[in-house]
Amino acid sequence: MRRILVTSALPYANGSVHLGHLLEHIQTDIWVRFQRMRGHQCIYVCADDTHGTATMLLAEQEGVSEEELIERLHAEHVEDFKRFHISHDNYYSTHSDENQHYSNLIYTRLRDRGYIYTDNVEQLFDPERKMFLADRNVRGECPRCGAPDQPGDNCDSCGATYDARELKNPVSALSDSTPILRNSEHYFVDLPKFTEFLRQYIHSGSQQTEIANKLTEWIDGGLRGWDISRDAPYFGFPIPDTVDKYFYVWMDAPIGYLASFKNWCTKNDVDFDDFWRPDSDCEVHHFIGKDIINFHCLFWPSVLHHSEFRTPLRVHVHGMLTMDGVAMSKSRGTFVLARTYLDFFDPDYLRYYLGARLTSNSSDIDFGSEDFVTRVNGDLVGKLVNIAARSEGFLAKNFDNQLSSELPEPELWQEFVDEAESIATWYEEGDTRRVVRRVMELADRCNQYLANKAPWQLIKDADRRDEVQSICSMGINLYRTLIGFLKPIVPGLTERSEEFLSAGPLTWENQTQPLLSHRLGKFGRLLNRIDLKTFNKMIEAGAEKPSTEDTAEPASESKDIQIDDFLKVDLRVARIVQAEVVDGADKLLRLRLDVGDHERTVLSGIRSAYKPDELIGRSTVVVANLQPRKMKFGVSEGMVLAAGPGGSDIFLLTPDDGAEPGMRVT
RNA sequence: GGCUACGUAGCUCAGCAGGUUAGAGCAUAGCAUUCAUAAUGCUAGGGUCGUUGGUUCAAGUCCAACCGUAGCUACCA
Repeated sequence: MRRILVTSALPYANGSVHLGHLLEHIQTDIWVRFQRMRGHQCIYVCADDTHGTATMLLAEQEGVSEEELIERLHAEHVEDFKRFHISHDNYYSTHSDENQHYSNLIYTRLRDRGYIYTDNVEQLFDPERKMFLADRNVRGECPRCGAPDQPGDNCDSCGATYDARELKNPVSALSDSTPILRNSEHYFVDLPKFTEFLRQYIHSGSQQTEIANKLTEWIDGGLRGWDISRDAPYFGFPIPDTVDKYFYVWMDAPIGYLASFKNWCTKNDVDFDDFWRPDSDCEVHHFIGKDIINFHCLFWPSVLHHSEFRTPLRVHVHGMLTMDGVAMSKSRGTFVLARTYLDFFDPDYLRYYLGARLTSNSSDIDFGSEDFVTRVNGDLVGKLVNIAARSEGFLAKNFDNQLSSELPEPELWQEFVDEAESIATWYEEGDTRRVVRRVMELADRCNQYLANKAPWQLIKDADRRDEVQSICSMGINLYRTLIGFLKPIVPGLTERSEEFLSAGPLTWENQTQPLLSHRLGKFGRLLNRIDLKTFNKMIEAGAEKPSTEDTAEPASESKDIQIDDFLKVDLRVARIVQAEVVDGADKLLRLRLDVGDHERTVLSGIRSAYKPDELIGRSTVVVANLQPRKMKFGVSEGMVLAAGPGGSDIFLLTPDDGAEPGMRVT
């Protein structure tokens, strides 16, 4: 028996559980349930991540203490996960005695071994709130492009990354006051000292290869010290032997895994050290999103290894969840909360759908509404549950729910049973998409079998009634194997099926032993079909009313633009090499432009003033960096410049002779 | 800019280590059937496997360049 400790990343205590969290917890839970089904000891712990400025500010905003806030959200989170059948053994909190104990222990061990140093850091300070400002709490003009109202780390407009101190005209997002620069002493973990250790660790197979590549890239770029302290006021643990210094939330968050597990160990009389001493032969697995691999694959193993703890055996990294192709967004309503989902759908639908899409790599997962409906109805209800429903009817009506004493097609049965090991391998690797695909192929085989045998014909022949019983017993047994294979993914459906089969809980062992001469329980509807309308209602229910702040136009202080704004427009000389009327359009011409190094197509609304022939060979000016526009008649890759009110009065700009295609206009 | 991943039928994707006419599901069309939650079974149409070179007896599958898409470029929580 393997002894395995599993974690999901800690949800932050400033909001509700949403589908993004659920992707991770469902992935983890599937893996955990699979391990338990195989007979291993598998302990699954998690916790709320409670510390940091965000919690502090939110509590203040709500007029409650931090403790009250995190307690309320903790209760909510526990409830939400439970309703999705997430089988945490312990869902704890980073604001706990155990966590403080381990945070201090790890810190002092690192310090005593010389892995902690201090340095002065100059940061923006809000004089009104009397606190240092995190990057996200400062806004100002981008130092590169001048875009207004940008956050302190990077520019949404031009993508530049910079230091918050470089922002022009910075404003504190907390008080609207002008921040000042102030020095403070910070505590750092000396990460560069761990470089060689990390290289080895990363190549020990501790994560997927693409993640290892990424990490190697970061390491090659040179590691820097990791700032683990924050100044008061801060909601967190004070750093031992300091005044007004607190552990940065990302320092104590992963330690929350230890704390939650320790808390569980105490209650269940398990030896914590069995799992966490450096030479432990137990397994530790973390499941995380790819946005936090630096914390889990660089900082965390370094810190553990150098403070006398074992390192995680494996970090399973998944991609991000998008909704119908776009990132989850509150204003679009695609930011679906767990409880909103539950108002409309059974949790097994989501578990099945995500299970059907998850693989062992870290690519993003798209939640497609139509895909969701199709898979649930087509796969789960139409194919799988259908097998039980169509077999059960005959048994109930004619045979008092009694299964036959032997299977009529042992080869087909064996074919199903033989899949158990490869399916187990895929579960182990986290490739549940493959599990689901194979199970559905087997479900197809089963429906084919029933269609070929046509028990509804045989039942009319009094001499062949026994055949009907064995055929349908075959159907039920095949169904039982398939639902057993899917048990870690759809626990609710499995439970209802187990009740109907009335032969106890399915395990990886017993699902490959057929039920013979057995009496079934009462059959009820196992799963309902869903429709797209309900999905859309869910989206509507989740959509936030756009707040007035978001819709208000940013106040334009001046109509004058900066030179930088003008330079953003890439104007180029272009020669029209081809021009033609666009079929079906009455205003457009399709122009083929030579812009120096390549040609591009521009659709231009100048047909009322120019004939194609008179344009060919002419030079003009084109906006070269305009985002391509998909139009009814094709994609337009730019805009040619012209003046005039329209109609026949449109006048194309032309450069003087000598200008060559591709020259930049400045 | 750099790095990483990806680019296969209308859509979502299989195709592991190179080997006969490139597969599945959904969608579309037709047929069958009626036991089942308008379910299931059979059949058909549809792809020059991003582009161009290269290695090889043989490439969707390996190599290179290019084009395109997405993500990352950390010390925000």
